[in-house]
Amino acid sequence: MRGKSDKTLTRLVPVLLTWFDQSARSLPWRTARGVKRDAYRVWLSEIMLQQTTVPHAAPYFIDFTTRWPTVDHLAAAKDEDVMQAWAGLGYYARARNLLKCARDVAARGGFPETEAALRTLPGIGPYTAGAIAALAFGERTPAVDGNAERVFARLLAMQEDWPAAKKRIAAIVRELVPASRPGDFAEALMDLGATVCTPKRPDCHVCPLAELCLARIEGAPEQYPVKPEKAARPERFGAVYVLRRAGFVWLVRRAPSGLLGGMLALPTSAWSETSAHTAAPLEADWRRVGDVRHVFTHFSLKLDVWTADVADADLPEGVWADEAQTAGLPTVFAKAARLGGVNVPKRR
DNA sequence: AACCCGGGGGG
DNA sequence: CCCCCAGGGTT
Repeated sequence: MRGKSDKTLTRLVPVLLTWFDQSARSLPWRTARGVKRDAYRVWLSEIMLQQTTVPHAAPYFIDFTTRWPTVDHLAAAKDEDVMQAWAGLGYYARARNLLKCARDVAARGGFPETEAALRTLPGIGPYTAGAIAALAFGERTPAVDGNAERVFARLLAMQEDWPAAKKRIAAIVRELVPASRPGDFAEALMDLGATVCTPKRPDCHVCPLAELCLARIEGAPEQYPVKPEKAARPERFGAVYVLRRAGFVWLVRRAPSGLLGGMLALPTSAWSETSAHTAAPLEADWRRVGDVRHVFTHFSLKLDVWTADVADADLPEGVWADEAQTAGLPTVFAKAARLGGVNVPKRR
């Protein structure tokens, strides 16, 4: 049915696994070859790695597994402790779903062991369900992430539009997963994509699949995958307030959903097309000390930073936080707090 | 299917 | 400066 590509695809599996045996990365959530993987650690690492690079996620993984060694420990954790520990990793809905999922799993006595059942848990989508099932439970199920998609788009020199290509790749990989080593196959594709078949400058002369790769044969593998243009990123403006009192700073808790949902924050104005200093948490001798810029997924933000020192204050909501607590601020607020004279501890 | 949701490092 | 990364949830 796939004609010419059949041969390529059949040869791919053993070649890739042999390469993996020699070239696998050593990562904090991995085990020695042949050692059973722990579902909790697989799950936690996969959630942290969603849209997040390995070097950025790794220290968080070590921190979490040290503080909460099992899913039962994590399920029993306080929400605010988990949100603080997640600060700086981004996509904070992941942390909220992480806790929900941990509590669901603890309540039912452990992780479900099939792709289909895993898929029903909060924060676990098609990719993560396949990854956990394959890695932790040895199910013959695919784990197609951005790396695997790029590898296959090049291998088959896929010309169709990207949504169609992704669909075809998912179907192909589902057929290819070897029953003997489904988890190793998943990790092998990730490693190949991360270390050899990289987005901009694929290193084809060390690639175990070079002989099979149609994009390499064409001569310009970096032209794949063919992705649609993305929309321009608009800019928004606002004001952020650093209110200090004898070594403490005033922090508020953001609404439970939406941007930076549930996170500790500095008070801000609304963010709009223009900047306005109209939302200070109280009347004080405010001074503007500069601005911070931050890029979110779908817009850029510039916040004017205002500071004031008070002896006492009566505020409707929020907390006077010491410097240790400011380590739990998302990056945009950590930047603003530092500019406002607060000594925000470096996380790691 | 389209849109929402962070942050960082590499080129 | 631009790129995109071990994606999922919501509508």
